Amino acid sequence: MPGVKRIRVKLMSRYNARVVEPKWQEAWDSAEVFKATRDETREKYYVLEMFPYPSGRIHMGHVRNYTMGDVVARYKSAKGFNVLHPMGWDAFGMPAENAAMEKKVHPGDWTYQNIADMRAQLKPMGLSIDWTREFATCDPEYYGQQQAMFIDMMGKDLVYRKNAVVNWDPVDMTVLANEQVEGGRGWRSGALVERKELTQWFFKISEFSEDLLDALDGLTEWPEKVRIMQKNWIGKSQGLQFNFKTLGAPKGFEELEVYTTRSDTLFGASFTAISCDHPLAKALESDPKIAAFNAECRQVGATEEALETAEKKGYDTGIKVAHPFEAGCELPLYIANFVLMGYGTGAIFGCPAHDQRDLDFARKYDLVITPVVCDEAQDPDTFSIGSEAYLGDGRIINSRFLDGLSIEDAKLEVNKRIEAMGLGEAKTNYRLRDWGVSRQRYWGCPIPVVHCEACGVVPEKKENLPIELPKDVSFERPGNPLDRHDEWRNCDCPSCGKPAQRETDTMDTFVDSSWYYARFTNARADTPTVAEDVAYWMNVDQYIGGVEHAILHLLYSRFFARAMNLTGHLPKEAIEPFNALFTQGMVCHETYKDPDGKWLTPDEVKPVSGGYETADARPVTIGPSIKMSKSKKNVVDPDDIIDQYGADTARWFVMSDSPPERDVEWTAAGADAAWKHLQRVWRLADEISQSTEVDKADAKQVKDLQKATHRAIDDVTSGIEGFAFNKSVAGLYQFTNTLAKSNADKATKIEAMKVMAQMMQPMTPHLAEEIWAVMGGTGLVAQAPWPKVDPAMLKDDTVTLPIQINGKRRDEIEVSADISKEELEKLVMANQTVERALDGSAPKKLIIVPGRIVNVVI
RNA sequence: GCCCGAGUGGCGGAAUGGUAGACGCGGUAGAUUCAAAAUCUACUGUCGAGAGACGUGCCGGUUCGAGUCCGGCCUCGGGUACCA
Repeated sequence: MPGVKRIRVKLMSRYNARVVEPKWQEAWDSAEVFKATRDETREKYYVLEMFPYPSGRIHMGHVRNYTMGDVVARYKSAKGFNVLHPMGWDAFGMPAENAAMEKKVHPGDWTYQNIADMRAQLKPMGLSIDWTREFATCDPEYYGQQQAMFIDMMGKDLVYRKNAVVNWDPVDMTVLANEQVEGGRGWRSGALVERKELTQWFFKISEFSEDLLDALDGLTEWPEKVRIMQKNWIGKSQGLQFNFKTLGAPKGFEELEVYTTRSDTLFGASFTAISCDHPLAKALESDPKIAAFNAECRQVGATEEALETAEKKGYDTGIKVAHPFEAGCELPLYIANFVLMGYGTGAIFGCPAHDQRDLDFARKYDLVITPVVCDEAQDPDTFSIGSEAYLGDGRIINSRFLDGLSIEDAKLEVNKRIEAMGLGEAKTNYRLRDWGVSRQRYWGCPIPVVHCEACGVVPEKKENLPIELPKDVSFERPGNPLDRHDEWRNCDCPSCGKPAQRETDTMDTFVDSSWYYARFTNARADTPTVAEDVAYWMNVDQYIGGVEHAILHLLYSRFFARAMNLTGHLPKEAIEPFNALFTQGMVCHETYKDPDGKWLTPDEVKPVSGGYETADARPVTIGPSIKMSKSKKNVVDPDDIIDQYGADTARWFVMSDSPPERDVEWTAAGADAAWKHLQRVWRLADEISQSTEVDKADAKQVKDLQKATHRAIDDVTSGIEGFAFNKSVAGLYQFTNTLAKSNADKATKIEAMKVMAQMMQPMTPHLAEEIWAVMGGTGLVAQAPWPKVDPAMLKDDTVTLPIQINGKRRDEIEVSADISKEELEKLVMANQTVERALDGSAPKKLIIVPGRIVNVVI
């Protein structure tokens, strides 16, 4: 009965992700398909996505990030590599302490619960992760090894203490993160934030400035933009460091040491300026006006952004400095809020004509503006500076013995003379500062040192590690609970055994994430790393994560790998830990507000004609599409998508459309389209397997489908290799269309569908397994080799060439692919459109790009 | 402020300096259906009746030919050293 058959086909063609996905996940688990085992006979491939902070819920950004890594991992595995693809948790940090304060839960309990929740959300995605290597950075087994390395680094003189400023909330009596300072005030107390000096721990990253800079050139598989950002961050500059003689300065400040990269402009100097944190500025604070000005400067936030965007202000100290080359020329000395103590010497000379900031300052305080570099196209006698400083190239003017020289020659001449006068020397400077790792917080890795009255600061004995965080702490009061936990604090000195006190600072969480990649190579070892494992698995072959980590996390990791090498925890070959880096974009969504201006989540609004309205039919304002965030409520929980459509649909959607490096827009329509396509592929597979048609082998149809199959292999492969997953997806759509329309015989279609399953496997692994099984594939498609492309199948016999006339497309001709240039020329000249355009005359020029285009210039 | 990106149809986006808009969404028409959903087929940058003209954020340049290269802007996003 036809009706019966019809119903049966319909039932068969339903693809039920809810049943199919767990089934294949169990199959992979029981076959331990993703367990990575060291095997020196096989070539390894290490794929790593930046591990997540356990906020409690995964979001679409995670889904996208981990799907990308999974596609690479599964693809490389199919290519025959021994793949390592681990997962862990960046588990220390501020949010756990905030939760402790708000919800009265212990930061550890909160964090481990979040990890459990997120793991439960990630597992259904079917990621090819070796979960046996999972760890959290807040596990004592992990941070204890980090403490051991800290001690080793102390032994190699890579760690030291010095004073540095923090944001201090005078009401809450606590240190604030930059993020917790809003408009110069503490986010909770609302008090004006002060800058306070504390003795803090530092890593000597700046000693590696030159190496970290040089080695960037070798990171050829990193995005150019990231290398440029790091280069600028390190900020190497060639300059001159020299002394001005001061007039009227307090005792001990007879000289003022400045650093400049523009020594050629010394004759254009009209003032000098120091930071409010400069020792001289502090020495002058006995003058209440200066003390007040310095205090005002220190009110400006500690961030570079706050300093640079603040209005430029100065205070004339009345002190003068003598120009080294111009007898009798005296320059005023200002304290200025835009001079940074952390860079150079904390003192500068200002040349307003050739520096915009100095010019603004000079205009404000009515200082002399003498141009000393003249644009070659201008007359030196009339060259003057308006509202913009002249930053271009040119000849030196108004500078006595430098007149007529180029900028470069003038710099050399000034440097030579200053050195000869014994006033200073040419010096290379770096913008990169040492890495302050002290945090006055509980939820971090304790710094494993002890303060002893007799012995000073001593490292803990390694056998006492890990120094674990005490469990019994309270967050009733602001500040660091470790400071007031006497039982934990009091200890015996590891050196003399007398009563002493533990350091209560914990480490910056960037330390935790600076070596986790190495720990994954042997996550349970009782040393930080194991030589054989790091030798085999390092480096990370492909690292994937957000571009927001382009500088800090990646630079710190590069430094830490060097430090680990010096302390014997990583081989020399691994000092650049990430061979290839890919930075992905964010996931965005529209924002919605009700008439009261309250943010609404996407499922609180329902579509009506021309827009959206609330559940109680009030109009909804649609805002811009921005990065998904809890505060704007524009979040789509991946759980819902996975529940509704299955993991494959979520994976397929985040891989399609947008190029991975760009931000992606989540739309419900797009998810639905992804689901429809997967259903369609499944139906197609089902139809093919059930078709009973007798083979009517039309040779051309067979050949066409085979060619399309190889074209698809080529497209999908180059898409994955080039991190253009959206193009791989487009190739698979195209291939599906071709296959659906094909009249080739069943055997050819089955072959094509098996290749389809192999190619879809990295993106939609569950559906791929199901299709593979239905098509009679052997074993798991997750373990099947990647299909090989036959280059002969990619060639076409004929090619369509566009004909341009004066660069504009006017016609096209179909010619054989291996046509000679002469023959083609003849065909072009005989073309009607060309003949009409030429109207009897000869073309000026005929440009033929073989296989591409013909351009007739008239 | 400074450093680094990005801007292409109604929408997401393709395009080794060589046919701008692949592929998908949406839309229109048709097939199927008692009807709908689902599915399938065709069309779909804008203007224009048409020939054709215009078109890749803006202004200028290089080139036989520019989304692509160069110079100058605008807007949006990321980072800015204690968010991770």
